[in-house]
Amino acid sequence: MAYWLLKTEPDAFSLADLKAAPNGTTVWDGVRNYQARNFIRDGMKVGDKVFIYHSSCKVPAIVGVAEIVNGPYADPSQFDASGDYYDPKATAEAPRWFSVDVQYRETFNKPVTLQAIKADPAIEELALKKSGRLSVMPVTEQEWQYLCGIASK
DNA sequence: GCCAACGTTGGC
DNA sequence: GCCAACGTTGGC
Repeated sequence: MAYWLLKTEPDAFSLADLKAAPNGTTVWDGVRNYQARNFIRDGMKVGDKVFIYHSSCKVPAIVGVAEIVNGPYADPSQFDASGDYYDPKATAEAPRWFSVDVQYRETFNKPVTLQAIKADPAIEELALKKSGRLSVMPVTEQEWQYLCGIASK
């Protein structure tokens, strides 16, 4: 099993929205960055755990946990000509973008804020700290355990 | 295949 | 809303 971090803008789709969704499950679509795409397509497996991170908001933070319950599979939004994520170069035979289904697991009582992550010398290697713009990134088991520990304090 | 221009992300 | 960082595009 692997660990990941997924960013979302809570104004558009929050962890609370995921919790309230049917079965607490949603398709994680609209990722349009190749590095992020490669993590989804080549790395993600059913059963992997993911941190949900709220970005572009008052207090950017890791706010809880979800789990991958389906996929990866071709992101359906790339074929929707009327949608914002349409990609005219993508075909069913050669899809360009990929999705997984994620299911709600947990909301942290104490979210791990970006401020705390940046200030913590023990979290030197977390990708969130280094490459701020990536929307899908791997998390090591050590980082996962450490961050869960902070969130439960 | 280089690189300048451009667009997007996301913290502040 | 500003702007730095950085990914993508397209001319050459």
